Amino acid sequence: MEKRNRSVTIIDVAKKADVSIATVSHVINQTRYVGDELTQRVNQTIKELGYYPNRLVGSLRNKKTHTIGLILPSISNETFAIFTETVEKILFSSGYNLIICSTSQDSILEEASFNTMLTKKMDAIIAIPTSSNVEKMREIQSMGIPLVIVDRVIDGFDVDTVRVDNFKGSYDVVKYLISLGHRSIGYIDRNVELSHSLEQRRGYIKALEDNGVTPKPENIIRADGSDYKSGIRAAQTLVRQAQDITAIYAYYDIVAFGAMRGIYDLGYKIPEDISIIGYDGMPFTEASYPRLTTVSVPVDQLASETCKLLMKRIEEKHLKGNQDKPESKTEDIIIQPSLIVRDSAVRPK
Amino acid sequence: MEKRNRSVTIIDVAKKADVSIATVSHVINQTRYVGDELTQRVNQTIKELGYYPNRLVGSLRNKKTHTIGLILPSISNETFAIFTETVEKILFSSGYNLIICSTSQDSILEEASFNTMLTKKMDAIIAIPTSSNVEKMREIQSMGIPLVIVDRVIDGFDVDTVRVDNFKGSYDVVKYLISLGHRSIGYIDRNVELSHSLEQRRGYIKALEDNGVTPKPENIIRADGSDYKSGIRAAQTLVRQAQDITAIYAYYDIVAFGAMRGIYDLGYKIPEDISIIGYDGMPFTEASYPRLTTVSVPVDQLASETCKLLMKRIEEKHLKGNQDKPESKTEDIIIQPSLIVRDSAVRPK
DNA sequence: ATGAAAGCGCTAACAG
DNA sequence: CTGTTAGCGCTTTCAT
Repeated sequence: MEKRNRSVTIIDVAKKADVSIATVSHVINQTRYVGDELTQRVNQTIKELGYYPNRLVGSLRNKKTHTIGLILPSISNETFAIFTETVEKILFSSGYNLIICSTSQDSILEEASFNTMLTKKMDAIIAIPTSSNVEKMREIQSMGIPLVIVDRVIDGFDVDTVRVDNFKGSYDVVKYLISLGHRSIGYIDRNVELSHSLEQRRGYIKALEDNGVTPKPENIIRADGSDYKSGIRAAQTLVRQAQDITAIYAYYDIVAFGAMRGIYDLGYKIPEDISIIGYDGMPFTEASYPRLTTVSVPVDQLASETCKLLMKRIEEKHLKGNQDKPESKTEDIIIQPSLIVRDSAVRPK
Repeated sequence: MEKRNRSVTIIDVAKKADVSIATVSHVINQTRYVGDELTQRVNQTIKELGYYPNRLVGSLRNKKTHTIGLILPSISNETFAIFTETVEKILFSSGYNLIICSTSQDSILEEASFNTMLTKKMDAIIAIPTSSNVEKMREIQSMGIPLVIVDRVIDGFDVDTVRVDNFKGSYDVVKYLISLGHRSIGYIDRNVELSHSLEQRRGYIKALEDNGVTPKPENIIRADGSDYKSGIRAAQTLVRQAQDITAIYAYYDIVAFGAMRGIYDLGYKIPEDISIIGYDGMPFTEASYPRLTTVSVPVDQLASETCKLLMKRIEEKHLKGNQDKPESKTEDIIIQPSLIVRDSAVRPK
C-alpha cells in the first residue's frame, strides 16, 4: 500500500527532472555550478510540481532555522505592536521569520514561551521580560543562543540589552513642568515593579529634588492597571489626596488619557486648571483634545538597534564555529527619548 | 577532530541515562509505558544536561510543525494587533505557535510571505490578504494546507472565511443617523478597493435609499490613507464640497478622530454642528472628547472563530489521512458588529 | 560538471 | 517493559 497525500519532495523533483537530488539541491541554493540545461530543467520541474523545499530540514544539518523568537507581555499594546512590526519587517528582509509569544505578564507563560523557543530551535531570542527568570535566561546564554533584552534591566544579569533612557525621559517631563512654574506635580505610577517603572519614578523624584522641590508621597499614586479606566480612577484619587496639585504626569499615554477624563469629569479644565503629560508618544496622542504633551519613545530605533545587535551576535556565532569562544562582551545600548511639547501642559494660573 | 558546540541531543541523554533513545523519546512524549525507575532517571538526566527536544525534527516524520502562519497587512493597526494577540493566545494554549508576516499591503511581499509559510511547512495559514492572489491560495488549498481568510471576501474563490458583516455595521450607522434626523450624511471612504470597503459603502448607500434619501456623490470622499492626518484632510474637503452636511461617518476610528479635529479646526462644534461616527470600536475611542460613537467589531470573536475553524480543519486533515478526501465544504462564518452609541453624534439643530 | 551516500535528531514499527 | 533500526527531506562530503 503506497503512501498518499505526501507532499512533493526533492526526490520527486530529482526523478522527474532525471538528475540527482544533489543537483536539485544545488540549483535551489546556488551552492555549486550546475550546467545551464540542467538548471533550466530543474527549475522547470520545481514549478510544475509545485515544490517548496522544506527549510526545517536544512536546520537539522546546518543548525540554522532562520527563525527568531520574540517574547513580550502583549502584542496589542501599541508600542509593542509597532516594535513587533518593525522587527518583523527588518528580519524578514534579512531572510528571518518571527515567532511571537505573548505572556500577559504571567511568569509561568513566560517560562513556557522560553521553552518553546528552545524546543523550536530559534536562532536567537528577543525578550521583553516580565519576570526576572534569570536562571532560564542564563541557560539560554550558556547554550550559545543569542539573547537580547529590550527595555528592561535585570539586576546582576549580564546580557545584551537595548533600552530607552526612561530616567532621562521622566526627568525631562518634570523639569519642563517646573520650568513652566509648577511646584506640586502629581505622578501616576505603574503598579508593577519593573526596571523601567523604577527608572521613571527615579527621574520624577530626581528632577524635583534638583530643582529644590521636596517630593511628597501623597503626590504619587499607583494606577491599578495600564488602561484608560485605571487612569480615570488614579487621577481622581490623586486630586483628592493632594489638593494643591497643578499638574499630573502619568507613566503611560493611555493612563494620561484616563487622567484627562477623570480630571475633567471632576470639573477641572485642562490644561488651565491642571496640566497633564503622558509617556510613550503613541501616534494617537496627537488626536486628543487638548493634544497630549508626552515623551516620544523612538520605537523604530529600539527595533532596529535590537535587530542590528541580534544579527551581529548571530554572525559572530556563525564565524566562531569551532574556536573557543572569545565571548565578546555584552552590550547595553541606550536610546534617548524626547519630550513632545503639545497643548495639555501650560503655565499654572 | 571531534565536533564541538553541538547541542545536547536525545543520544546524549540516552547514553548518560544508560537507556535506549526510544525510551528517552517515550518518556518525553509519554507515548508508551516506561518503568518508574527509568522514567525518573531519564527525566533527571534531561534536566542535568539541559536537553530540549528538537521539535522541528518530529515534523519531519509526522508532518506536523505545530506552527501556524499569519499573514496580514500590518501588526500595528490596533484591530489587527488585538486579533493577532488573541489568536496567538488561543493557539499557544493548544500547543501551536504563530509565525507572523506583515505585508504592508504590498502584493509582492504578500506572495513572498505565502512562500515562506510553504517553505517552513506551516500546519495551516491564516490570511488577511491585500491582493487577490488567488492562484497562490488555490495552490495552498490543493496542497491540503488549511487556509482561513479573515475579514475579506474574494470573488469566485471558494475558501474558508471568517468575517464581519460590514454591510450591516455600516447600514446601522446610517440608519441611526437618519433616525436622529440627519438627511445629508457625509461618508469618508477607504482609498483601496477591498471587499470590506465595498461592503461598507454599500451599507451606507442602501441605508440612505431604504429611508428615502438619495445618495449624493459629493457626500462621499476618499481618504488618502487610514491615518489621523488623512482624516483631517478628508473631512475638511468634505464639508467644503458638501456644505449642507450635518453628520460625517468615517470607515475607521482613526480617520474619524482626524475628522473630528479637522471639523473642529474649521470652527464647527462637535456634535452640535456636525455629528461624527467611526468604525471598528477600538478601545481608545471612548477616550476622545466627545466620546466617539462607533461600531464595535468583535475582534476577539473573530479570532476565536478563526482558531476554531482552523483547528477543525487541522483535525479533519489528520483524521482523513489516507482516505480520499471527502472534502468537507468550505465555511463562511459571519460575525455581527454592533453600534456603540456615545456622545459624538446627536440630533441635528 | 554531476552523482552517491552518509548523516542531522527523532519517532514508530518491529523484536524480544 | 525496553531496545534496534529504518526512514523523514535535505546538505554536503567524497567520488567520478
